[in-house]
Amino acid sequence: MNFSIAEENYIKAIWRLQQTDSNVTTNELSAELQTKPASVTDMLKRLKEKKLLHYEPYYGVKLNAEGKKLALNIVRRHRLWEFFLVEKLKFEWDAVHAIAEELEHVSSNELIERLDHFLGHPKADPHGDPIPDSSGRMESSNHFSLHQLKEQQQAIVTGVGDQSSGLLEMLRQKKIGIGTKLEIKQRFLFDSSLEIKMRNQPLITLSEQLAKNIFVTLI
Amino acid sequence: MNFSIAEENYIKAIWRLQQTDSNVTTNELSAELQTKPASVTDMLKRLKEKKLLHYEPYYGVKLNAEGKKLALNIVRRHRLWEFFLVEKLKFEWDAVHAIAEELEHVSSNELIERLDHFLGHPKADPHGDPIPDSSGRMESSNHFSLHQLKEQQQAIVTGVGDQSSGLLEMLRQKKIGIGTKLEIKQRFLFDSSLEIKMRNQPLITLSEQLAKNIFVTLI
DNA sequence: TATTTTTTTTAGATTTGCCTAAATTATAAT
DNA sequence: ATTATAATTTAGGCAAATCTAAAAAAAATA
Repeated sequence: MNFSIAEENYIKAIWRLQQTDSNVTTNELSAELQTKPASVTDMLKRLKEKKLLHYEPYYGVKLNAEGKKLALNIVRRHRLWEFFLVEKLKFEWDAVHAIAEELEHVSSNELIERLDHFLGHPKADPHGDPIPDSSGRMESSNHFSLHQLKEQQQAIVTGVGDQSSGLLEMLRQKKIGIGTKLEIKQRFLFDSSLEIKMRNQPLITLSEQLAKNIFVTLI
Repeated sequence: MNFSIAEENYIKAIWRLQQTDSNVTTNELSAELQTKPASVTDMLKRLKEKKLLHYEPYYGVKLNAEGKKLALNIVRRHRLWEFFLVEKLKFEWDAVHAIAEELEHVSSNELIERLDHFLGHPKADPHGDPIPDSSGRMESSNHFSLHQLKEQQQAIVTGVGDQSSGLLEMLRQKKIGIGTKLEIKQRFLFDSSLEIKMRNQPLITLSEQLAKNIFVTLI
């Protein structure tokens, strides 16, 4: 089966939303994809026809096995291209998302297998997100949100919550990137902000919003 | 300005046909693009609106400066990706055309400049066709058709006339590829076929059709 | 529980890119 | 110079993917 770019983008968006909330609503999708809810309803009916998901009017949507397989394939393509762009073409890690959004829709499977081989079978993309293998298996990411950590804990940044240029620009300015080591110094209950310390840097404060969008592994 | 995949494919096809025949007809385009003439007329009207070409109803079409610039940009993207697929991903040179047809529509200019740099600024793609630079300049190909050579002349294969799998498959079977050295042994006036000799190979006969689709440089 | 608000779906329209069938124009042949 | 043929365009339609406005269903609230 072959799918349009729009269809692939819907499947990918449903998959992403499913990660935190197994039943996805029309409104969530419309926000994620920047379209109107009516358009989402249309597309869900078409994707149900194509047997990629379970959809009951008014009761949200859930990918079936076929849909998940397709989603993981698109995610694989996206993350491999991101790795290529940073590793080989020397793009900044915060500049590659938009380009990979286009590259991920190039349909040749052989292309992806050869690209994977050329890149040395990388396990994670430049944002720290794991790359599924060709059968859709993926190392369970041991990402935590920075926001979940307790005072005194130390961690290494491994990824970010979304690819918006606003977030990425902000991280760059605060000198936070993949691989950055940091320690939680203090949590403020009033607004859930955090104070963190990085080597050779002054103490800085991160808002709850920002901390929730920075992923780390403990050390 | 941003163009759809269909629009880009029309511009590229017009450019290709213009090479041999400066005024391109609706029927030629419909054959090249595998669509109906009526669809071509539709699209030509839209591309004229967008000021990419000169089009007078019933009198064919010609790219203007803007259209040529776009065409050369698409050709550049296509040929760089072909080079990448063969050189880095180790695809066979006759398997890359279809994939490059998709990759060429990825729109980032920075991507292409970085890819060009990564590949070492190649001058020609794996079929021997020259790669335009970022401002559309291109080494005038010193390709000759094998069909134009005289008896006793020696040449090296540098490219092929089209990317149809029929042609490429046939060349592979006859052990003719880029870089192959050969000598014209005899021309038959009756059917314009050629007898050629390659090192360590028996004499073989090529039809006029085939010879016209093999490009070479003299040695 | 009845009513209001929010969410979702339906109905009808639009754009792109294609199609078929019919009409028109240009070209070739008598 | 007419007529026949071939090429091209016009007219009207269709599917994909979107939209707005209105209707329907579900959830929240009084």
